[in-house]
Amino acid sequence: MEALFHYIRKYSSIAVSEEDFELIKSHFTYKRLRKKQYFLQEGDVCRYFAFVLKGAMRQYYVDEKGMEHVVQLAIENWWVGDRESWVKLSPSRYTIDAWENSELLMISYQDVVKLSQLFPSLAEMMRKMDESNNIATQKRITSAISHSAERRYADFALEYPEILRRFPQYVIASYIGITKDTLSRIRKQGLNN
Amino acid sequence: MEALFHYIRKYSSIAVSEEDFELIKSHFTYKRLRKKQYFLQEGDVCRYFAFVLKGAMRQYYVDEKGMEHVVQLAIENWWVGDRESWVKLSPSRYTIDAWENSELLMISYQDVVKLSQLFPSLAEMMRKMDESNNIATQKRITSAISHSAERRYADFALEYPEILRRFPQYVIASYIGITKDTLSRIRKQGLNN
DNA sequence: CGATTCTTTGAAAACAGTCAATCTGTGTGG
DNA sequence: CCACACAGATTGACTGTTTTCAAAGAATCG
Repeated sequence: MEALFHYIRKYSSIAVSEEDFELIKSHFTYKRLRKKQYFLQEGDVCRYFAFVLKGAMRQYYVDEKGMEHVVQLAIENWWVGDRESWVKLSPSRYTIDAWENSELLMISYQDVVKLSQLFPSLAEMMRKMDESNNIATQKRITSAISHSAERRYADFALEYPEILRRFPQYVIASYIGITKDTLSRIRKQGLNN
Repeated sequence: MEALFHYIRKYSSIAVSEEDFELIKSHFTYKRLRKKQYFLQEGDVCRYFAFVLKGAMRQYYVDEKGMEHVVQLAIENWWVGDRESWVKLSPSRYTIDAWENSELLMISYQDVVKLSQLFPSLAEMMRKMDESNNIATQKRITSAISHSAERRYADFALEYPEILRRFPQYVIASYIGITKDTLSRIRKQGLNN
């Protein structure tokens, strides 16, 4: 629970008192998920965004041919959820499941809006979260459209070593938009340079 | 100038008075750019984010081999700038230039922070802008990693017909991450279906 | 019309995907 | 402790897609 408190403080310039945090905390729902359990299934509305206290989560999209495409991975102190579905309450095209046994703190959009009005520090945190998310996705797009598979993997390994360690290669491959076979060959190739 | 006022009202649930708008407006700098002129050059700090009043802008990244990769396109009522550089005042890796003669309203990050404190409606607009930006980039990533070039073009044409109309094919090709040659062949192919 | 910008095309090469088989490591139950 | 199952990684042969490069063909504009 304290992890969220630290997170809010880290991303906010405005102090949050213990009492304020108690009230904020009361709007979050604690949830434990076992490995392979779903947090969100395709077609359902993503009612909650979740802060990952512990564990590792995977968000993916299943195409017409039944292939899974990983769009996001999250570990401790990251947020997970389908933003569009959460905001608009529209059915999601994504599936989110637990890759490891995980613990989450979930909150609805409504509650975030309400709490943001009460606590500017929370609003600021949310804004900064959005901001860094925007910056990160911009980088990912730049990488996806302009770099080779090899370069994309190298960049990923450098930027997210912890994620690399906790998910199998075929999940990472999907995240960077290539097949597990190609990633295997790239890694082999990379050793000789 | 009125376009920005309409934009703020559209994205904010809180009313903005004419007086408030006057004060907000006073923090924006009007700028006119001729076709091909730079708004931002690689290596410079992106001190301003800009609201496009008129015209069309292109943001791209130049790789080691000198090839240009379009990361963003913007027309009327869109925002343009390098988010990371603007927030952190770090040198940008991107170049932004005017594709058509354009008119912009520019604002610094500092001023946005200051104005957001004075006007909740502006803060809300910024948040929603971030939100829809996040949703849009998420879609673009999903598309980039999981769809074929053909599908990516079809999706783009459907979602942004106006942009398609105003930029040449080779710019669009770069935006969706393929070469102009490949896009030309895809379009030819598409006609026979 | 002449210059410039943009698009199309062909042929070859580079790159990535597919599928099936094999290999490797890990953990479980007998 | 072994045998086995299981998840994941690797490999080879093949196919398919996209890039590259150079040349030629539209289209647009002053």
